Amino acid sequence: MSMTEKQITVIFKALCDENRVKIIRLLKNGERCACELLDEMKLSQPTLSHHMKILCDSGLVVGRKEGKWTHYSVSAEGAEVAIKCISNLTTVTETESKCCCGEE
Amino acid sequence: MSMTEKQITVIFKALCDENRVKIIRLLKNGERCACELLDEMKLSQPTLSHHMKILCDSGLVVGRKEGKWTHYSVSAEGAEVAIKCISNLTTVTETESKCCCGEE
DNA sequence: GCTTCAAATAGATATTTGTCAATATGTTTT
DNA sequence: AAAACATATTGACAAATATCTATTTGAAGC
Repeated sequence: MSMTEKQITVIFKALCDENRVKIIRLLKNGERCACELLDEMKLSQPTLSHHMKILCDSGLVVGRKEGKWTHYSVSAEGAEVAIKCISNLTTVTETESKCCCGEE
Repeated sequence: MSMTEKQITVIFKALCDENRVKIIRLLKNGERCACELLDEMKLSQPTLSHHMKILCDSGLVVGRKEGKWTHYSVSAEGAEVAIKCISNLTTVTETESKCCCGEE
């Protein structure tokens, strides 16, 4: 249940690059194949491929291979994991308010 | 309401580095001053300062200055923005399933 | 005002990341 | 099997990032 810091960074690395955010926004309109994403993004084919790998590694996007084509779409499960992760990270479980500085 | 790709990357850059995730986890236990974080992290003071700036820029963490010290804590509002952001990005609004490849 | 302490900034450097051209892999069609 | 096409991998390079040491800023206490 508890993820390593490394695992968490892999999820959110997806959203650390403007082009990847743009790609996810394209996928909001439904499944797209790589060739279509390539048309819409101003990137070379290998660069797009690189970004799609990072997006898939994050779990936020899934690729469905069909013959020559790969169809990408947003993963609702991946999104849920990411949201739960942020929620977990940011829910404060105040134990004691001891401060190193000794004030208060 | 709609954020630029750049703005989104600023939020999630916070969670792209293992040390920053570790810092947020420390803040789960309540507010901490920089000196205490410095003790717990294996980083130089300037490096910690650098990470705290990125965390604050993301909105997930807020710094409260008090005399010489700066106290950091998780921002519930920032967390909510981040979650809404992921939710927005990943909620598919299927319009038409036209595919560039013409199959189906 | 001077000293002390906490945090930020500047400058330098090593590592990581994004990008592209070239090539490889794998699938479909002929 | 060969050709055509979609995608992935490799290798090179530029830009961004993480890190450190040294210095600066700013607040408290003497």
